[in-house]
Amino acid sequence: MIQPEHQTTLTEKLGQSGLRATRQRELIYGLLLEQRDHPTADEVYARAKQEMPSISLATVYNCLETLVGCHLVKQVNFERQPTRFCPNLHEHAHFHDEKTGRVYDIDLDDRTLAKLRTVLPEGFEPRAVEINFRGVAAPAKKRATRSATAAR
Amino acid sequence: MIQPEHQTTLTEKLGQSGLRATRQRELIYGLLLEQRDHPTADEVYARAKQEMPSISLATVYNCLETLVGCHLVKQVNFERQPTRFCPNLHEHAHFHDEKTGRVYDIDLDDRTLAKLRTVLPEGFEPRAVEINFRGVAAPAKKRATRSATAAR
DNA sequence: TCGATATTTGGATTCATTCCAAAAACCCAC
DNA sequence: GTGGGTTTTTGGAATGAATCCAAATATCGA
Repeated sequence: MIQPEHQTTLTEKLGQSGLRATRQRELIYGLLLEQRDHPTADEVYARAKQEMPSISLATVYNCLETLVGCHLVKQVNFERQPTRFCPNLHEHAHFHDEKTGRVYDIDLDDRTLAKLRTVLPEGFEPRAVEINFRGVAAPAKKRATRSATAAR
Repeated sequence: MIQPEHQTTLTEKLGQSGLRATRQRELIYGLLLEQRDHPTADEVYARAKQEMPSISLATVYNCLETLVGCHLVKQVNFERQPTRFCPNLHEHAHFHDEKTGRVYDIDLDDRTLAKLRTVLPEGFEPRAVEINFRGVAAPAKKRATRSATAAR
């Protein structure tokens, strides 16, 4: 399931915050790494139950919150929709396809980020930026998968 | 209350969609123009009741939705917080101050927007971008009000 | 003024998320 | 290994923003 190197990362990061690497946390982190389609908590729950039928929704929420808290996972919000989760830690934007509902990761290079930062007047210290595109995506078959990763 | 030119704009824009300029819609649009602090629906409701005690929360939601629908008002979402509304129609980003909860409008020039668009691979057609900074703002007293407009 | 249509209203409902307190799992010292 | 203090998990209840609903009102053009 979860690959040894990720396993280590998980245990380390959790440990740094005095938290334990439980079976549930491993499972959920593993699921996110395995299928990087920006699932909602409910979707993660559904997937988790297949592996661990006894897991509860509350636990899924708890685990996701924990993973976000120790920077192993990021959360994405579109309008008023349920929060989605992704294990992509690179600075990246999201593209939300209005037609299909799919979410694509869009890589952001440092130059662009630096540029963007310049719109802020003096005194504004950003700790994070969130960039969400909304529109229609018709990614060129081969290309798209390289720079943008499909997701539901 | 609402200034004649805005009044006209409102009636026009509504009319274009076959909608009526009701007292409630005028009131709410006026309130948003008057106090540009990105209020939530609840806050708008509270303000509206002072002018029109009989107005209902459902109506406030309806009106806000209508105004957004005919592009007189934009909505902003931060994480899981209640939606906020602003009558600033320029393309602009938002800066959310984690300390105070205030929201600042950040002007975006066309060059920056064009630049940002270039991060999208072929085939991605954005209809809108949403840019939210999160951090701490200590706007220089005089400057800030020019380029960024304070809000709660 | 009338009638067709759009809007408002209060209350009930939805649904994602959070809270809670009890049960279970974990881990370290002995 | 065992016990005890701490963390986690769990199911169900609670929250809260937003939406839905059907009846009452308001609006607009003829």
